[in-house]
Amino acid sequence: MEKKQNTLYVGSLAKGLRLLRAFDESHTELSLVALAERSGLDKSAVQRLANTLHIEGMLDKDPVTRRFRPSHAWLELAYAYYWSDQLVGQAIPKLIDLSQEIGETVNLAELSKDHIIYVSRLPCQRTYFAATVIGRRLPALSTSGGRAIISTFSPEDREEAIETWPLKAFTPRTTLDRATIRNSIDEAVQQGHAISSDQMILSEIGVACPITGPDGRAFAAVQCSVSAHTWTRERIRAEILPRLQDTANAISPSSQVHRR
Amino acid sequence: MEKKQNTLYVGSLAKGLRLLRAFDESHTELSLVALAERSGLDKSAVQRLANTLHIEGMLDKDPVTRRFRPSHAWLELAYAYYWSDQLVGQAIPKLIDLSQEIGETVNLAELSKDHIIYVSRLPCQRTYFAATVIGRRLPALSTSGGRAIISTFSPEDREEAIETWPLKAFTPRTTLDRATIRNSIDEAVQQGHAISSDQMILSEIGVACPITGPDGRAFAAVQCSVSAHTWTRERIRAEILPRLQDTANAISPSSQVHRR
DNA sequence: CGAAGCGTATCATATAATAATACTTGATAT
DNA sequence: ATATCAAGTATTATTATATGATACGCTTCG
Repeated sequence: MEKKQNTLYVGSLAKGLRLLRAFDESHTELSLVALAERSGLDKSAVQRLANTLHIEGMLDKDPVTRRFRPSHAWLELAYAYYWSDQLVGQAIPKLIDLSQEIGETVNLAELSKDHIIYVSRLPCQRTYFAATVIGRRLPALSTSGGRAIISTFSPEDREEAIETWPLKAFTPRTTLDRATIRNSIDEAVQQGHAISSDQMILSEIGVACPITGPDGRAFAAVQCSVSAHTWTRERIRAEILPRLQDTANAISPSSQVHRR
Repeated sequence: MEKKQNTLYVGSLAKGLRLLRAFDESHTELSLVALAERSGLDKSAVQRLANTLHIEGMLDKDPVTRRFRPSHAWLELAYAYYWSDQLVGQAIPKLIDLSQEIGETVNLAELSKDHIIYVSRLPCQRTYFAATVIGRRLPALSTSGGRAIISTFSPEDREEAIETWPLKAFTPRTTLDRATIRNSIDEAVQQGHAISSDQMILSEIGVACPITGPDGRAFAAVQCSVSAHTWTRERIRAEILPRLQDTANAISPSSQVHRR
């Protein structure tokens, strides 16, 4: 057992967490052996750990198929998260106003290492399910929100992000060329907002403004996704951008302290 | 150590989970000793477990205050949950349509033991923060959604719920008298929907229709919250209810299998 | 009917978690 | 400045506790 050998590290707990993380969009319910395969733990360990998680209410178990599933407790954790995140509380009312004004889907994205994570989503039009689910984590470089955030970094940090942060192709048109991304971010530096097309879904245009901390560095973004069938970049700039910008500014904490 | 002494029960994992559950709306960041107090574990244990959770990315640690906070990973768990819940995927597009039509806050609530839990929320008007956060768990008897669900139970189950499920005063006007609640639920049995006022927040009216499984028994509800200042029960019944009912019916799985 | 796959149960062993203790740090007050 | 206190951090001997190999039982297929 080559564990992080540290007396302040509880291996069993870490293993249990790996079980939780074995579930994702394409693994929504898992059998005992499937859990073992995905977590890399052996059958006996999974048996004990999954049983514990079940007893503690963290995993539901289908009495007939014997498969495990995320339980409602996972949502309760999200509930606790929301109360702990200062930003969300301040942002929500303003985001609601914005979505009502423009009648399009509005998102709040926070920086999470080199990804962005959608913290709040207010869908206004029918969209893909994935576009409505909170907690989605996407490469920062591939999203308008991430680019807007990066655009507020110092030139050095910006360059490092552009050069080293991960990329992944989601559509045939997802930009994988870092030079092109650099142009997009440079544009965002000039204009104070980022626009991207076809990055996550084809015919989708994203526009985002950074939410900056007192130091001027952004740690989140307000983002709006619209269909390229009904919107052009010009119309977005004319009709959506001003309000989006106002909302982002209104949310940005100018003096008060916030979490990193 | 008087643990559930069972070789299939991993105590350390269970303890770690208790740490996660120590966070809620009024405990958004916790120090080491605060965690120890809230979890009932001793300082050394919390030190080890919290450290593990931190290393594994489940807890953020403020480098200056040394306090722990829920991390973005908690939202990723919610993300995984959403994909595993069949109902949400089917319901979301219809809920979006509904909220756009009526211009009021729409919620999807699922039954979770004797509580309901808000799984999806589409806020349309500014409201209290608590009314916008998913994962909120409320006594089923005190919500229109819960009463709508209970109204589909067999008379025996209904009675048991009314008599034994928990109640809690959230406002001075929260109904704590079970006879009154029985009347409300009986009404729901007759009419196919439940209406309640001032239960969670003063001057708030909730109206809900059950989402029933193939067996006719509900396991979720579509719910709409409006302000008593702008709405009367009559207007709600005339303008909101028909569409709410349609939406609930459209979501209800008639033949396909679903989670319990 | 036999085999295969999966979930469940048992148990001897030593690893890995424990809790007591002591050390470090930083804040507050004297 | 110095003392005091509370909270976080580090270390250690001890044994309780997690481990994983093995065996059993139940379905499902071919």
